[in-house]
Amino acid sequence: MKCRFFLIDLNEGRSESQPTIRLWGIDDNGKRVLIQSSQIKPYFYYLPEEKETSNSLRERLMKGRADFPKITAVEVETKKLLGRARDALKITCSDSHALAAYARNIRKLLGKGEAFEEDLRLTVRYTTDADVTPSAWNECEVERIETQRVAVDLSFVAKSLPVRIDNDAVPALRILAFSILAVGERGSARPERDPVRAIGVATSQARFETFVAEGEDDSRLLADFTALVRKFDPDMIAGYESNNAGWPYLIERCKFRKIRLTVGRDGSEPHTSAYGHVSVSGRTSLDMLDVAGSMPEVKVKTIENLAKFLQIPSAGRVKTIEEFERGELWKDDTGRRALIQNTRINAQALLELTEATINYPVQLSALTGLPLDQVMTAPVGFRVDSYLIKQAHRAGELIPTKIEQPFYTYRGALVLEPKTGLHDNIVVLDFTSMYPNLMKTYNLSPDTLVKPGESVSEDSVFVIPEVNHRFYKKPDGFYRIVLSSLIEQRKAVKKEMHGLAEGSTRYIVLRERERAVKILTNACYGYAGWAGARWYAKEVAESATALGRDVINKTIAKANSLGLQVIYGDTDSIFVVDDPKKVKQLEDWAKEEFDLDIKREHEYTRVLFTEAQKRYAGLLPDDTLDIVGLEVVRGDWSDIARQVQEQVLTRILREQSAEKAVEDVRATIRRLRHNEVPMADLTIRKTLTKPIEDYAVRAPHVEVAKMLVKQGWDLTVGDKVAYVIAKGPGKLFQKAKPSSQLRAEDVDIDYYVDNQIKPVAMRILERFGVSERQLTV
DNA sequence: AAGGGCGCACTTTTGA
DNA sequence: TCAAAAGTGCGC
Repeated sequence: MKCRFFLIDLNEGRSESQPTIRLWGIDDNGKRVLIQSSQIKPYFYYLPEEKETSNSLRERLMKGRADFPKITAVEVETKKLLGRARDALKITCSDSHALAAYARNIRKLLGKGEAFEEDLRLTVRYTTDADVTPSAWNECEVERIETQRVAVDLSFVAKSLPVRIDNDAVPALRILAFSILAVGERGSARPERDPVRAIGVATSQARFETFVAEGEDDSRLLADFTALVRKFDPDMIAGYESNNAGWPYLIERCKFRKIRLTVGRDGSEPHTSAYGHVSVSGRTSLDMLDVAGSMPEVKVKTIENLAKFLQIPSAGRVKTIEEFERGELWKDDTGRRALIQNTRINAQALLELTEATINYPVQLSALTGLPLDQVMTAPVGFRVDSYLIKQAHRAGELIPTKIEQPFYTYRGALVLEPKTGLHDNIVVLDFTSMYPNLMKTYNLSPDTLVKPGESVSEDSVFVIPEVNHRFYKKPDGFYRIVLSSLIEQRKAVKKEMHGLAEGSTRYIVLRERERAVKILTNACYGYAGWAGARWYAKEVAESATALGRDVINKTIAKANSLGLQVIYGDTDSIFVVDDPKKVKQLEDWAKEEFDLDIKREHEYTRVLFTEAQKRYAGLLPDDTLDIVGLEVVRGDWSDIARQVQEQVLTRILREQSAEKAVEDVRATIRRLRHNEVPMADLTIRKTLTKPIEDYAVRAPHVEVAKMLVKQGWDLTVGDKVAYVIAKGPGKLFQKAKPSSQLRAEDVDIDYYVDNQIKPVAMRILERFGVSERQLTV
């Protein structure tokens, strides 16, 4: 019989005698299914030196075979290495965990040669070799079996390899969102000391549950939570910081209380796996903090800020209670109730956030082939890696093993010096997907790169300006194949979206797919220049930027010759004084000259440039401000500074009135001196980008981080440190205090006036003849 | 367990 | 006193 299923999770089976993949899904009747498949055996390739024939090599290997008892088969297979056909030994083993060591030892035995694909985990091997796709519909010939103690409706063994089928629908997933509350009396809560006080749970069947611990004993709560998960049997479990905080805390507490956190569909416990994501067998565990990573607009990633940004129903009710406030609140009943209530609302908001954002992760997972629980945790480079692995296998290419490579920098994009001051009627012209298109057009790829010194006929290669790398025009390189396909996919999706109602389910699915395709396409250039990439080729990235500079330079020259005045430009865009006819001429010329599309991206009725590159503010036709690069859009300035600068820009762009701007700034400074500005607006946040002990200088946020750690707070790389500058002598780093631990009267107002407000205001006002003295109150 | 790239502005610390 | 280095976060 056939089973059609939406693939939720896959993992390697454990107890079976042969390597087995377990596919967890939902079938087209809404039944939860488990399919066990043993069709794909672990293997790797050994590519000999070109001198040696594969068959003689095979014989030598067979002689030494006693040392490799887990080898079950050795075959000769023709594969491609950077586009060239080569005979390789395909060495199949009975145990996937033996591959890496075997590859090493076989290299020693057989002499010079190279191993490939020995570092692919069996689940990756499986999704690569079979045309089976996570977060998508697949079809498989199956036979029913009985399985004990597994939480599915139907259990099967696969009789064929599953294949992807054409169906865009995302089935109704049972989602469970949870939020845990743990409180440290002083400092961060610690699982070896502090119990889980409460867990809020919200499910997609509109059920809300809040478990509260009895006194110091959270045994019952942990057991109840486990039982609820098993009873509700979710397909997806969503949390916040659940990869790094939520699940690890629960796991530690359960260990301590000797309770088994059997939330997996096979009764297993969660564990940390690839990329640091937490895996729950048979389900998708999703950390909404990872999803928040795809929303750069939200600077401080709290559930509250995400809720507001996405305008979910609970947006008005969810409030951030900082970690440092919890200990105090927990001391009395009112505070406790507030904390527990907060935990409940967090869970509800998380459920809504998951429902509001899930389409993007689903599409990215289906596109890259990474399981849904991994795809948002995986760094961008690994998403591209995953996609390329699938495409390479399809093309018969050997997949390079991930190795540490030497790292080279190269020249990047061109940024023009802006024409300073106010300009009216400006249009921004963007080349669409410039780097991917250049990579495609000039066949930039590791397999088409001509080695230095190699002599080739001039007209068989593209010669890249400035850097003089050469790439064969034919055949199509790996990146050209991949990028053409991605660019085509995007066009197809866009075409399909056309005519669909904007709010419709299918439209949203397609919109998020288009977004996923676009982001993956644009990531390919950076990937090619990343030393960790399997298909790393500095020459490819370097050529893309060289071509980009060439394109922009020629475009500027053409614009000038057409009589278009160029105000500014960065990488793939130019800002010109709008003249629609001439702009159209430029567009046509670019299409003809480079086969690139120019899009009219923004129209500014007025735009302001200072001397700085990458920083400007424009007024859009609807009278809203578009602010780029300036402090207003930076997360490392106080709110008060950002507000002042935005106010100034508004006065300048809308009313062209420096006088009013000056008055506004003075008014703010007065408010500040009268202590009328709340502490929250004075807080400065900076991210810890490395372990505290690695810092070479005593920066304010690092010093504050040290203080907090001393007090018992956990701070790790990636955390934002919030501090306020206090009165007193010494360097700034000696005056910075945790924003939670400073009284309003101790704030160093002069610092905020002189080093926050005046600089950001003057950055703009300087151009309009305003002197700093005029701002002094 | 966890790096896509380079170009740029800007503040503060450091060290001569 | 001052230039260089360290550090952050942005643009594309």
